[in-house]
Amino acid sequence: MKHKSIGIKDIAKHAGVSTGPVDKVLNNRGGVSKATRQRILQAIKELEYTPNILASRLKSAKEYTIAVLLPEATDEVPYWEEHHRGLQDVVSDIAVFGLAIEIFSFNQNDNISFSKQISIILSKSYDGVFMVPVFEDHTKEFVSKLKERKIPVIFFDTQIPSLEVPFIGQHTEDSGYLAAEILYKCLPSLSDILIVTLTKKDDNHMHFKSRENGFRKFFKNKERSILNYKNNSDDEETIKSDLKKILLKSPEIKGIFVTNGIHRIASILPPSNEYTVIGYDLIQQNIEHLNNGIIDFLISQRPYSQANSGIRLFYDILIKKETVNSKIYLPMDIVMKSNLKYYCPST
Amino acid sequence: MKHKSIGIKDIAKHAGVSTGPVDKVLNNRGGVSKATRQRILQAIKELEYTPNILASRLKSAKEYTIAVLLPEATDEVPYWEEHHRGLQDVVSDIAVFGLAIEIFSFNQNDNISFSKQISIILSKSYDGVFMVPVFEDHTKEFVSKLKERKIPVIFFDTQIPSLEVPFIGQHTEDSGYLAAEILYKCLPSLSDILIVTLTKKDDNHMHFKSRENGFRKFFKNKERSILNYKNNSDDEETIKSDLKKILLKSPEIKGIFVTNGIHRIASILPPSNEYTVIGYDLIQQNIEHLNNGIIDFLISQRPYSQANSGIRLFYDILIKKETVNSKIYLPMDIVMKSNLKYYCPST
DNA sequence: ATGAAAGCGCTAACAG
DNA sequence: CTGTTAGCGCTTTCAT
Repeated sequence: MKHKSIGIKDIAKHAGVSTGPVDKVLNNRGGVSKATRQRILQAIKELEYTPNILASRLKSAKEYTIAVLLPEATDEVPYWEEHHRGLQDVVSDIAVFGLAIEIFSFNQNDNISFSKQISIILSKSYDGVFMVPVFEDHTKEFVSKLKERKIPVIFFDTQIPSLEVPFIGQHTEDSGYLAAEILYKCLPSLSDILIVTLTKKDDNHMHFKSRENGFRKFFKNKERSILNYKNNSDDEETIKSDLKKILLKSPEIKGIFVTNGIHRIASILPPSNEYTVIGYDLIQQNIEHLNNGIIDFLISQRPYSQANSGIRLFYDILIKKETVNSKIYLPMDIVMKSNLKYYCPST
Repeated sequence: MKHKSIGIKDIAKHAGVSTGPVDKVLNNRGGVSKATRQRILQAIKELEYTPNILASRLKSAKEYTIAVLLPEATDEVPYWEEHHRGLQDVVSDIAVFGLAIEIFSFNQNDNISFSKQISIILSKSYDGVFMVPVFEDHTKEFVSKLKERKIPVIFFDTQIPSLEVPFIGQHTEDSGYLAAEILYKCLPSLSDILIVTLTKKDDNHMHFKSRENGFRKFFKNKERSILNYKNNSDDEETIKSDLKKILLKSPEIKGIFVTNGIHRIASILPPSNEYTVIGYDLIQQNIEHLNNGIIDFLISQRPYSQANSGIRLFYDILIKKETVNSKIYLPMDIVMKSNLKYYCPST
C-alpha cells in the first residue's frame, strides 16, 4: 500500500553524494561545490523529486512568524472583527507547519499609531508582513525597507496602486459598478439616485471614491440624475437633517447608494419600499437594518476570507517556497435578508 | 526557538508506562487494561496533549481512499464540471496526508448506472464515500450497508431528508425564497410572475419542488398572481411555443423564475428589460445569457466548494479523527453580469 | 566541501 | 497485556 516515493536519500545515491549536500542544495544554504551542486540538481530533475513537507517540518525547529498589521476593531468600526476570526481559524490549522502570526493593530484615524507599529515590526524581524496599507506614505517607506530585507509583504482589504505588492481583497471600482447594476434593476426607470458618503477624519477616501466612480461608470450612458451628499464630520444630527431635507426636496429619489457608513443614516430612513438602499459590509449594525427592511442590499468584502486565504499565501511562500505576486480579487457577495444567515456564521 | 510541545513520550512517562499502550489508547486499538487505560487518559488530560499530525502521518504508511460518486459532466449537463475542479484541487493539497480519492460517475438519467457504481464501490472497501444521492431507494440500501461497515458517508448537492447523513450544499427551499425576494425588489408592484420548471426523465423533482415552495412561501402574504409552467419532455419546440403563448396571453408577467434548465428557454426571451429573469447555476450556457442580458440573476450553488470542502471533511474525520455529523449549508451567491467574473475562475 | 549519524513524534511489529 | 525498538524522510550537527 505504501506509495514508495523517492526521497532525499535516493537523490544522494543517484548523485553519488550523501544527504548532507542534497539538503543544502534543496534549501539554498550554500556550502556546496559547483560540480556536486549540478549533479544534485540533475538528479532531482531526473528522479522528479518532490519534497515531503511532513518530514521536513517534523525535524526542523524553524518557526515562521508573520506580522499582521490591521486596524483595531472598535465598537464604532467592528468591520475588522471578522478578519480576526479568519486569522484565528487559519492559525490553528497551520500552526503544525510552524507558522505563527503576531497581530499589531492601530487606530485607523491616527497615522501615528500606524507608524509606531511599523517601527516595532521592523525592530523584530519577522518572516512576512500581512497588512492593510491605510496610510500611503508610511506604507511606501515600510515596504521599501521590507524589500531590502527580502521579507515578503501582502496587502489586504486596501491596495496602493503605485506599489507592486500582492493583494487580496475586493475590486473596489467593480463593486460600485455592481451596486449600480443592482439599483438599475430595482428602480423604476424615471427615478433619481442619491449617493451618500460619510467619512471620518483620516478615512481612506480613495476607497469610497473608487466605489463612486464604478457606480457612475455604470450609469454613464443611461439617463439618470444622480445626486450626491458627502459629509466628513462627526455631527450625526446635521447629517440626518441634511439628508431629510434632500429627500424631501427631491421626491424622485428612489435609490440610495451609500459608499461608506451606511449604518449612520439607516435609522432615518423609513422601513418601507419607498427607497432601495444599498451599502457595504456585514457589520452588526448593518445586519440589523437589513433584517428590519431599511437596507435592501449589502455588498460583502469577505473579510474572513481576506484574512484566512491571505495567511495561507504565506504558507505557500514560506513553507512550500512558491512565489506569489498576483492580485487576488475575492467575489463580491450580494447579501439580502434572505441569504444573510448563510454569510454570517457568527449570528 | 523550538516550541517544546508535550508528546506521546511525556504521556507515557507521566502514566508510568511506555509509548506502546499510549498509542493504542490514542487510536482506540484495544489491548490495554482498564487500569492503565485510565491512567493514560488521565495523563492526556492533565498534560493537555495534542497529537502531532505530521509525525503520525510520516510514520504510518496508511493511505485513505475515499470513493466519490457523482453524475458525469456532459455537454448537456456541464453543472458537474466545477465539482471536478474542486475535487482536483483539494486532492493535490491533501495527498501529502495520505488521502486519495477515486471518482465514480454515473448517468443521472439512468439508475442502473448508479447502482452499478455502488456495487463496485461496495466490492472494494473504501475509507469513506462522498456522494450525490440522486436515486433515493438505491441510496438508502447503500447507506445502510456502509453504516454496517462503519464507513463514513457524506452527501453533497442533494440530500435525502429521511436519512441522517452529513450534508454539504445549498438549502434548497431558502434559495427559492431568496429568488422571490430578489424578484420582489425588482418588479413593479402590479406585475405577475411565472414559474417555469423544465425537467427530464429521471430528474430530481423534489429539488425543484423545494425551490418552488420556498419561492411561494415568500409571496404567501403578498398579493401577486403567480403562474406556473412545467414540462418534463425533451421537446424544445413545444416548450418554446408554449412559453411564447403564455407570455403573449399574460402581458402582466414581468418576472420569470426558472427552477431548472433556464438555458433551455433563455433563447426565446428578448434581451431587454421587459422581464426580470432568475434561475440557477453558473454553467456556460447560462453565463452567456447573463452576459447578453437575457438572464438577470443566477443563484450559484458553489459546486467547487461543495466538492472541495466536502473532501476536507473527510480529512477531519479520517486523519484528525474528529466527528462530523452536521449539515453544512453553503452561502447562496447572487450572481449578476457585474460580479460574474469573480465567481467564475474558469472563464 | 562532504559524510555519518542522531534524532523530530509517532506507529507498528515483536518480544516478553 | 505491556515494553522495547526500528524506522518514516528530513534537518542539523559534528567529524572528516
